[in-house]
Amino acid sequence: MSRALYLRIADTLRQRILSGGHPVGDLLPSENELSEAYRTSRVTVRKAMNILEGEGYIKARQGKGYIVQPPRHAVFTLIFGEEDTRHEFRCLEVGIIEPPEHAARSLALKEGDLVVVIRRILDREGIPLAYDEKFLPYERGRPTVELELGYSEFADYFSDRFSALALRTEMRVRATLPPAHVRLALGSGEERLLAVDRLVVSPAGERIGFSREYLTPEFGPLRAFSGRSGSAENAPNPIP
Amino acid sequence: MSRALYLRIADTLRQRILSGGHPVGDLLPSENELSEAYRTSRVTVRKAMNILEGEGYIKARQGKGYIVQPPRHAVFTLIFGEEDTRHEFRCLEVGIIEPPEHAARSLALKEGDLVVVIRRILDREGIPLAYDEKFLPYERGRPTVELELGYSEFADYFSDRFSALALRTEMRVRATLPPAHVRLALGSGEERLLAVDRLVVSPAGERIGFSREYLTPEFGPLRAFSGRSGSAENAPNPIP
DNA sequence: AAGTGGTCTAGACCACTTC
DNA sequence: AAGTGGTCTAGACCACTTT
Repeated sequence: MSRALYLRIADTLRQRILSGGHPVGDLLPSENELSEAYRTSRVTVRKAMNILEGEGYIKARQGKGYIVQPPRHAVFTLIFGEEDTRHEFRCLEVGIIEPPEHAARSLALKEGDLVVVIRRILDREGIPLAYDEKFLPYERGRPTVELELGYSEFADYFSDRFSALALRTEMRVRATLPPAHVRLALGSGEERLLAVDRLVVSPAGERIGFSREYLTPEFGPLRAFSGRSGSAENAPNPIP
Repeated sequence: MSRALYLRIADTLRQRILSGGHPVGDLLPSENELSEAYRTSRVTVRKAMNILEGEGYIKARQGKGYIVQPPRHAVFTLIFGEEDTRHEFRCLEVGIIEPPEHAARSLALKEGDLVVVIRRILDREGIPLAYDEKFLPYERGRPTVELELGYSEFADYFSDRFSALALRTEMRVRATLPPAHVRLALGSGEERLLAVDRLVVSPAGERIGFSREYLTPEFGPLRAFSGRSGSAENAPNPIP
């Protein structure tokens, strides 16, 4: 079983680009030239080009050709989820409260609105890694109790009302001094921790969930990576 | 000028998926059914499917069909670059030194190896936003002085030796107390700041550059976003 | 055996850029 | 006018999954 022709064409061109044979700004050979060179149809060549275009290496310009694109080293991918079997959550509080100021502002709440709150500690082998607060606008008659159980991702809280596929999440990362009750729960001193805020936005733009996590040094750094998206799998590597 | 047929097919199916008409795990109509329904060829339908697959909404399984995929709410995109005209850099130091411990470890240097160092302050309207340290393994005879001028991205430092397209960058974000010389330069107290480390790795796996930035509260939070990749362009990120 | 997606062909016409 | 990519057709054969 040999690799499909369109994949081999994409491999060859990608290699040529990565090794400098086609510098940024260069025009690749035209579809007609390539289909002759590989003795294949234009459709097959186009399939290879679509792959490279999707990987960001080239960009098609009608009437011109395929132009080698500069890399985007400022674009990073960051994985931050709650699916990790090595951790366990310890629930501190579930209730309906008046929102703290930061939650009210992030959720664009009006005076007098209430929120469902869930406060938890993330442990690994008895060591606290993070303090987790989630806030959801409270609506009378909506079920709330089952929220604390058996979900995997924050955005899945809302699958009863929204297609999870249509939700968007905005993240903000800061260094901040946690409030006293968080420091107490974490056994942390007067030092600033990494704080990760997440805001879940519905397709209509409503702010339907807010999450804040304070990460202890034991949690480790947030990791992200950039570049070489096409050739290999970028798994965050262990680095000193 | 009407929108191309394959785009209209993709639009329709995407909308059906987002609105819950095809829940996660569902099988979409087959290529044959769709090409009949739209009175078009299978090739055109496949083009629409390739788009949705690239956007992560569906996944093809040979012999089975196209299956609606669950969203990946844990995958975030983060923009962190150095191209921002509202900021200006103030250079503090350029030289060849014995590396500090963290740089030596990150670059996997041996005892006695030297590094080129560039230390700068990032200002906006006279207010320090960040302290920036970059370290590059020093090799005798390699030009170093021009490094401080006129680059845009860290990874472009290395374009004389590597195709910038082939480089990979790993990022780590922590809250940490900066060393004394950094606190002095920033006018910062004994508080922890957001620290962003970046390690540039060559195609061969060599660690060719290390950058550490300490971000003051005035810099603002790091922002990232997740979800709804297909429908709109997510770029709400005014980050330097 | 029947249905699905995966690969590929040999054309066609169009919109756009360059000369 | 010539060359480029953009869209589309009406087939073909293959590999795979399900019945």
